[in-house]
Amino acid sequence: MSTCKDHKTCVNDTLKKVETICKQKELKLTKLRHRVLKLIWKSHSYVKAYDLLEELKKIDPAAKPPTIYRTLDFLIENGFIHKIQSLNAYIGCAHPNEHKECYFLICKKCQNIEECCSEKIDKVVTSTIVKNNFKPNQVTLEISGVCQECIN
Amino acid sequence: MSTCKDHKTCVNDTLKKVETICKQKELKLTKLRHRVLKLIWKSHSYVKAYDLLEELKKIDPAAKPPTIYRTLDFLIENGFIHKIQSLNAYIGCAHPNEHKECYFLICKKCQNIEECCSEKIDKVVTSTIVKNNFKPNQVTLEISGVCQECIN
DNA sequence: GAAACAAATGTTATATTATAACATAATTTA
DNA sequence: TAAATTATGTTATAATATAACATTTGTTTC
Repeated sequence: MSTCKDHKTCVNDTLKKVETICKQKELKLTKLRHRVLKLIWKSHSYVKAYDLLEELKKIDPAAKPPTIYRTLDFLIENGFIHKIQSLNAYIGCAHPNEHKECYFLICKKCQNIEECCSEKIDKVVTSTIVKNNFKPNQVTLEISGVCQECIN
Repeated sequence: MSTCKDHKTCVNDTLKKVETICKQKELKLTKLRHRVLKLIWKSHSYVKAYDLLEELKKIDPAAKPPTIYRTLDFLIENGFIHKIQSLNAYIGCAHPNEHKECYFLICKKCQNIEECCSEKIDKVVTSTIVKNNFKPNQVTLEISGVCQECIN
């Protein structure tokens, strides 16, 4: 599964992107939110909320579940991370602010998740929704399986 | 949202279909499993596991969480119900044994869920998966919003 | 700069969702 | 019928998430 060549750069770039977006939109990327986002970006795998909490506790021993869940809420609402519904897990958004719908290829072996966008899928989904006279609000498309690299 | 004209018939037909499939496949549709499936089919809305447990307790007071979760597992594995990942909820399968992939239109207002199949969506998803050299195992496609009837 | 307000975080408690592990009962197979 | 398998019963607890209220921090208005 393609992740990145140099993860340090990858993370820094993403964080800077988010920082810029927050400035533009006047969103408060507080110390806590920044910390948590950075922790989420530690890898291209998904993170579970309570694992994240344990990580955060190392820097901020007073952290408690609401600390994490509120921060996750902020990050999700503003499109900086995604919740993977089929795993109850969270993952950094690869293209913050650049797209609306996306789907996920979740490798059960290496636990990496690839975030994909596909106009084709968007279109088909939209047209099916229209056909049903449905007013969509949130689309969840998650494909679980084994990635290219783990097949062998 | 289209559900059915006569729900009693709707449920009976579905249960019979499941019974037939179980006979064919030599699956054990025990009393418990039959009961739970019937409870799930009480409506076209989704059910939460613990609500189901409360319902089951009315007939079988000794029922406990594992009773429900094990039964749900059986019903899911054999394609008689689906888990709605974005809601942690369960719903009867409208076309047991007739299809593999399907997607869900989830109305946030009336809580009804329409199970849909679309060759178009299947094809696009498959082709995107192929392009990524991904070996899929489970596809989750859930669209949350407001249905035709609730828009007005 | 102080008062008033709003937003974010801290804190306690608890709700909700799900499973592990082992015991017993029922069913199937040898 | 004994042995093995499958299903269910039972106890305990793990994992995920939120409600409710207190405090702190930041922002706006005067």
